[in-house]
Amino acid sequence: MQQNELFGKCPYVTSQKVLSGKWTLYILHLLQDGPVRFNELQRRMPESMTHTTLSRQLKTLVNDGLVLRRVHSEIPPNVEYELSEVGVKFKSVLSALETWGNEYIAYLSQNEK
Amino acid sequence: MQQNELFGKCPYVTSQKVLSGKWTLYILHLLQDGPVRFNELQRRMPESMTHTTLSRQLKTLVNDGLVLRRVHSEIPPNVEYELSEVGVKFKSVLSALETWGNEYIAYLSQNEK
DNA sequence: GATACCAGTATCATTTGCGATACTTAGAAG
DNA sequence: CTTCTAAGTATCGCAAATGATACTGGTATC
Repeated sequence: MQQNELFGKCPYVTSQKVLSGKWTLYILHLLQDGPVRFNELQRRMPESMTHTTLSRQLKTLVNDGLVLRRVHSEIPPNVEYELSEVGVKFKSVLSALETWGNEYIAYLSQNEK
Repeated sequence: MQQNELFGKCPYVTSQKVLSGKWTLYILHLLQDGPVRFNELQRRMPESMTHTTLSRQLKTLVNDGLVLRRVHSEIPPNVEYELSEVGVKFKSVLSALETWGNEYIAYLSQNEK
């Protein structure tokens, strides 16, 4: 089922696969501070992402075990997404990425002049 | 030119884009300890990756400024790849990813039983 | 009785990424 | 004069990921 023989063995290959969705990091970062509902999540995402794609990426993240989907049976529906246990552990990666990302952005703006 | 309005502004969106290549993390991890030549790099990669793809991903990384390409004018050619300054800073992300990746692998093997 | 809300799914079209294969350059070795 | 080396590029085709659009269900509100 896995296309790469190192998936589940090498931490880099495994992480790469899990993070391969175009919006994965942004979604995880929005979930860092607690549960968020579907439509609220979409509102906080860049406009260029449609709810179709958000739905698919969330499904993948839930499937991969990083995110929990909590359904409150109400009408209109109320569904909350939040980080799972292993998802919460991912926060340290997000933190390192935020730091580096900002350094990299600084590097980019230096070099565009 | 950029498909996402937050590229160059949001650290997560920017990182996501840079890390989107299928083998990016693995390549960067192989370059962590100093310069490596092209063919040597290929030998250390999983066999399922061809040199065509390696070439493309390296080009992207060089283009994005994470990797330096050093040509020694010899025959046969001798080309070394190594982390740039901003690439070296990425090591802290690699370190966090390695830790989390291993935790995630442990989580996966718990749940397969 | 039409419209809005929330949280989606179904389907199609397009784009992008990746893998496979063939080809290149320039010299050295057999 | 054929083969080997290192480090690639060019081209093609397939598969996967994404985007666009339309549709759903049940209630409440205008």
